[in-house]
Amino acid sequence: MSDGSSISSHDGHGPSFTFYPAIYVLPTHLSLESLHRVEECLLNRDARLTYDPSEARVFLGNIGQRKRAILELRSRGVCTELEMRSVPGGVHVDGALDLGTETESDGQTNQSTGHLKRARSSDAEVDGSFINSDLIRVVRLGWLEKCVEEKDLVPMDQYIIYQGRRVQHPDDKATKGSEILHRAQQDVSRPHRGTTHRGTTHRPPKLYKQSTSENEDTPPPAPDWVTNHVSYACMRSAPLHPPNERFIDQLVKIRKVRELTLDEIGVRAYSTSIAAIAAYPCEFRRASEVLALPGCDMKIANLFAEFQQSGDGSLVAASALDTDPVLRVLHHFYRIWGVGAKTARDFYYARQWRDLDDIVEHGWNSLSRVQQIGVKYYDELLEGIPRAEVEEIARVVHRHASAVRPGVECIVVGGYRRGKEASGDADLVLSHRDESATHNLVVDVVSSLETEGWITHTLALHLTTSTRDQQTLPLRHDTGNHFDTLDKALVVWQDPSFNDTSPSTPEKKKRNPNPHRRVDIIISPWRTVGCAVLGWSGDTTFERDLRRHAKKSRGWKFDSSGVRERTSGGQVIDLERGGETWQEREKLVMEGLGIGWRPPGERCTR
DNA sequence: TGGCAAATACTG
DNA sequence: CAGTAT
DNA sequence: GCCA
Repeated sequence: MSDGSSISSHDGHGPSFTFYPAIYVLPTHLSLESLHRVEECLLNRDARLTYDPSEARVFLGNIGQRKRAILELRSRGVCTELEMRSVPGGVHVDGALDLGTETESDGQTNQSTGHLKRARSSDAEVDGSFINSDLIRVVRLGWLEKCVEEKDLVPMDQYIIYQGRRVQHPDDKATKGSEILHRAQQDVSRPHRGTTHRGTTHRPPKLYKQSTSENEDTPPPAPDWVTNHVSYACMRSAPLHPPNERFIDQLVKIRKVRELTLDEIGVRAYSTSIAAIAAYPCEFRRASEVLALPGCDMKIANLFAEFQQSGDGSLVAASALDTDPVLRVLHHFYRIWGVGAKTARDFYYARQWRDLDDIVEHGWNSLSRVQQIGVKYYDELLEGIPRAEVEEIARVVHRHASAVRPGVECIVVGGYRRGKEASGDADLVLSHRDESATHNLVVDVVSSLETEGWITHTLALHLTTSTRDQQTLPLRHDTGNHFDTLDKALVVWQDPSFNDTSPSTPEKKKRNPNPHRRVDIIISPWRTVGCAVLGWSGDTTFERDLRRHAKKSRGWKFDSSGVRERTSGGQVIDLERGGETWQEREKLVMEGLGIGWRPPGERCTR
């Protein structure tokens, strides 16, 4: 690590912290810029930085009080007992478990010990006894500054605010215990690269760094939404393939694990983080860049550090999805249409099933009808639908819709509209400028398609406005009644036409080789078509934040069927009146909601 | 420390 | 009612 | 897991 180019990565004259234990920088009382500067400084000097408090042994921070230090540690789940003995000449404090009753003793107490050891530590042996121990230290930032100033390692002693030894969590719950155990097991099974066992600590990628220039380390200026702390995904542009896509893929896998383990809050948290990262316009180079994003904190920054230092860009927690035998099976079941996390777990734990064959063999009759369909077409429904085929499906649906309602419009929404190369399903919105034309439209379109053989199964029919309006209020069917969601049909689709090349056996019809597809047909009255299209075009987090933003900033309730006041009896807010086309109307809604317009290709929050 | 998007239809 | 889907 |  010390060849000619070490000059640049060491500023030409800095001490090396190579032999120091993992360092965690306490963000408290530090601006983001300062935090970044400190991190940069450490990285330049080969320090092992970590964002995982559980593996850090040096906590560097802009704090002065021991009480504060203990607080900082505890808030990060680091429980310690005071340990002063190994500080040369250190004040031996008994009754070590004082966690916060102290008021007068601060860093100064320990500093009285500083002179003694200074005599015997002026070189690499500095802090040696500490380095080879399992002690935890909270150290004032001044230590680093001093090291830089002296261009050499300086003993920590004068700067130690607190020193302790890890103890077991006093409130260690079963869940936490098993989590730790789980992590430990993962660590064992994890193929460690290289010679280290440093977990998620990371070093600067040497070769990479050395070949780059002086201001290599200055991260690109943060985008507006970072500096302004814009925390709504619907107010940022997130492209289909963002620069940090590989990291996002890993986080998405972790989120999937959270789904499978019924951790809804974890799912939401990861979704928020992912959405922010998906909007970030350049590749991260430092974990501190991650830290600056709204919705991302130490946990995510730490995962990025792991991502960066792992040779193959994989995260242990993400790999579990393919590695862990339980998660593998749960995931397998979860991908059956009609089976969610609860049912997948039920299949595994209660029924003791392990694959689709078990389901078919031992539980077929206990499945719901749609679950049977989901199992039957398991592989085909998981295949993505190429864009050309989505367009084809849309043409057919439009043709049938036009036959029953001339003048109807068919809008492809969903992943297709965001630009995805292959969609999980085809989402289509049907609308008509004549509102009366949308009544019973789903039913008419679906039966027409069924008759012609395009729809093989109807998984669900949601009939709300049409039937009810017509039954209860035939005279004013469309006036103001927006308290319901849209009519829709969730169907299984298959192109009925195929080459019957060998009519040699006329009795036996040849099996249709075309894959089964999932198609959603949504009906929207024209007056809210902008809302429908907006509500059906964004990724989940985009849509979630749309609603959150409408609520927080306007006191409105937004969904694909319209916008209304949150007050009881909520007045309908018509934001799209005046828009001639559905595109214009969607834009009016976005502007009216105060999020500004952005094309569907920039609503990819993952 | 509480909140996190949201409503509705359908199934067993 | 609990669970799933959009 | 993050934030107000």
